[in-house]
Amino acid sequence: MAPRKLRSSNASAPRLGKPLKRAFFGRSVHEVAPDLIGATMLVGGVGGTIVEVEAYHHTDPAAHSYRGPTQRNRVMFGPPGFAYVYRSYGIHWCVNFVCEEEGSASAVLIRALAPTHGIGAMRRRRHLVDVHALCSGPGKLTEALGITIDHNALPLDRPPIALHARTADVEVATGIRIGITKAVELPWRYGVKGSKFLSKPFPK
DNA sequence: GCTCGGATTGGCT
DNA sequence: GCCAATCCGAGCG
Repeated sequence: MAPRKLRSSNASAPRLGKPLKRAFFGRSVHEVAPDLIGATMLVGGVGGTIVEVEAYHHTDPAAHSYRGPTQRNRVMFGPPGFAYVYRSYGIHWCVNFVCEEEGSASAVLIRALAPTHGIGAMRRRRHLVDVHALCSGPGKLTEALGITIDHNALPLDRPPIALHARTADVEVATGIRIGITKAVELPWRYGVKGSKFLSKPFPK
């Protein structure tokens, strides 16, 4: 039989679900966060399946918006459906999706992806071969997808950003958030328990 | 205007 | 497990 033609970089990519519109984000951050698990995030056609996120609510002392608007966090106080990008530890970029309604200043931090699209591009940007470590942390995935402050305030439903709903049911685990020192006990981390692409495993 | 520390990562002990 | 890298917002004076 004739050999099947191999697709070079997207061979493991699942069929994409329907595009997520801006209205998807106009809900409670605790509804949006679990609904993002299993969705596909692409920037310039490069990305993968979201496997780990964290919710940050404006009433939450760990949220950047907790003390009101600043130059850095002003996008969080705008309408839902936009990207909030900030610099972490002076070195890395982290990306959030603004949720709820204008002024509620709540967002979901994207923490890890299972790479599916443009894995070669991600490996080049990360100078890394192991696919499991390409996007296994909030600073890693922004480097892999080429996200910088230039992406701050961009709409989530327009190029270069594209989000697609998940196409299969996923069991979403919850746990305490990673790396924070305030409100450490809130179980606002959501993800795929047992995934090899997490920043850290969910406890048993 | 100065100091402190963070929604992190990777390298070294 | 420990720690440096490196920027900027927050808190205080």
